[in-house]
Amino acid sequence: MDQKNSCHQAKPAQAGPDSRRPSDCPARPIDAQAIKVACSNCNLRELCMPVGLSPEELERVDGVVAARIKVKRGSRLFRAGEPFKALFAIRTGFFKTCVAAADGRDQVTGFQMAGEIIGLDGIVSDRHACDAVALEDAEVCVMPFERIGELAREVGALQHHVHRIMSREIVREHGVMLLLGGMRADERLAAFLLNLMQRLHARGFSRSELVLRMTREEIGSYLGLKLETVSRTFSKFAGDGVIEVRQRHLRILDPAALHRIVDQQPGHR
Amino acid sequence: MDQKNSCHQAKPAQAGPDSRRPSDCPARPIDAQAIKVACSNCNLRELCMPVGLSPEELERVDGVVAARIKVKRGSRLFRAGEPFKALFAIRTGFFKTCVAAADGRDQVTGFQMAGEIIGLDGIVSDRHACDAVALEDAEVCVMPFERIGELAREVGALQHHVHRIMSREIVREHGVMLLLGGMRADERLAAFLLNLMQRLHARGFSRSELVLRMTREEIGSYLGLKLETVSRTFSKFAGDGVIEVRQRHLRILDPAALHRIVDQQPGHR
DNA sequence: CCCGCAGCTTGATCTGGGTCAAGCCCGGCC
DNA sequence: GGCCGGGCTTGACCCAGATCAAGCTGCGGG
Repeated sequence: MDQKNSCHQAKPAQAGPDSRRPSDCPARPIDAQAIKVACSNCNLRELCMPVGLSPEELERVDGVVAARIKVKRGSRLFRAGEPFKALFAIRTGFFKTCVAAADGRDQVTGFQMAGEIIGLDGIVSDRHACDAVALEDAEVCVMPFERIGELAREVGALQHHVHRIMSREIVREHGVMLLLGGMRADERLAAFLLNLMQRLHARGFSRSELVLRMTREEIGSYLGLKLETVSRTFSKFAGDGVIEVRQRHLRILDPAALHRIVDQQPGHR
Repeated sequence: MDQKNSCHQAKPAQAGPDSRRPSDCPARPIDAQAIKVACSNCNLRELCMPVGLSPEELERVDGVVAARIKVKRGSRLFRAGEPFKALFAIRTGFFKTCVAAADGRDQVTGFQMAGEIIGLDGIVSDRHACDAVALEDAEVCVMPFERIGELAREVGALQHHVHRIMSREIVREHGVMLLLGGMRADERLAAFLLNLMQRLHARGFSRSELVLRMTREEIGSYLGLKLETVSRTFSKFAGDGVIEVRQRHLRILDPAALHRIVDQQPGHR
């Protein structure tokens, strides 16, 4: 591992007045095999950018992808503070995004998988507002934001799709706020697992088995818990026969129980 | 008060498959005095929708505002589950937005003031995803989303502005996640106060005095704290000479102290 | 094959903030 | 003017989860 993916003890990356380095993931020249870049024959089409387009529109939308780049596990696709130029669609792999407070602590703001778009937070200030770290070797489509804008002006469906994607992110974050604001540890973890499973299932993976791409500490950061609590809660779920845990390999034995945990309303008020 | 603004003990408004009632804030026919609807001579122009446009563009953008409506204190501009048709720009007044979990608990996701846009979360599913409650009598500009889309296709600057607004909301929510995820009560409240002050100051209000539009309970919901904790923390700040509290009237005596509290890093890790 | 170490588990203890309870304050209404 | 009720404060106590600590485990590299 060339470089620790130490989002955790990160120093104020935010502060940098300008991007010192162009990230540890330079946009290497488009690989030879990446020439046939085309959304129109991408199997993630349904999940990702364009949807419900006429054939000729679809062809035009192919043009938003300027390149595909590979990102190695542990390296960053972009860092907070770097100039924002493009959105990225994940083709393969798994990312986390995290923000760093001035004082050094940081917070995982989300985990992203194939078909999802990252970089939206960079639009407002023309600088990325978080780090995007690959949790496994990944490949992403680079979509220059300029070009998205141009095309969206011509293809109404694309414009609406962009709005929908951003709106979806806002709604997702509402959900996280609900979770962080009022739920207890077991509820948070159950909600997290259900969400992961649902997204994986939408991508054709098993409804009952998954391999976590992130550490307990990263889960904890996302859920506002310490890693020990995440670990203990996993153990509790396992003890109750709700899941089976072996390292990062999970099996959901009783999804209904997880649902019950999430919308249990304990003594709450 | 005709109607309790009981976002708190709200029942699953979300669940409704269709909007039963059209909100308790019907879009009353445009008042006579509201005829001269025009962004071009609105003093919130800088904060709100259009920015940096040529005169003729500005004139066209005036067209996005279909109407202005008044919302009485305590009533809802929209509810979760209602069909989404328009974004709203706040002209005067103060709102909270809140989401309700299935089990009845709810969470304030934000407080919005003049010049800010609400309703963005409705785009993704064509239904509002939260409730917007006026915390004081308010007036909002109704901007049919359809129309925004059309105009954005023609006026590039407007398109970009819409993207920026949505991106800003995403970044704001990152900040809230940071706050909810890892900060302690006094840090949360200090950050909250600083944010409020900053936004009020941008609107020409005093940098040191403000009147809270929301209850302790609403602040607590937003910050993931109980109202007692909010109250105690206010008292602590007051005892330390950082602020002065009399009911909802606050005076910031030592803003620097608040900043210190926010990026103090206790033992935190 | 063994070593080293990052990641994970589990136990013991501590504590910030939640919970419960009792009153106070103040504005609106009769 | 007095009453009523929502909102706020404050105190006493408690508990979920943080913190501290001690291993364990399994993988990657020499």
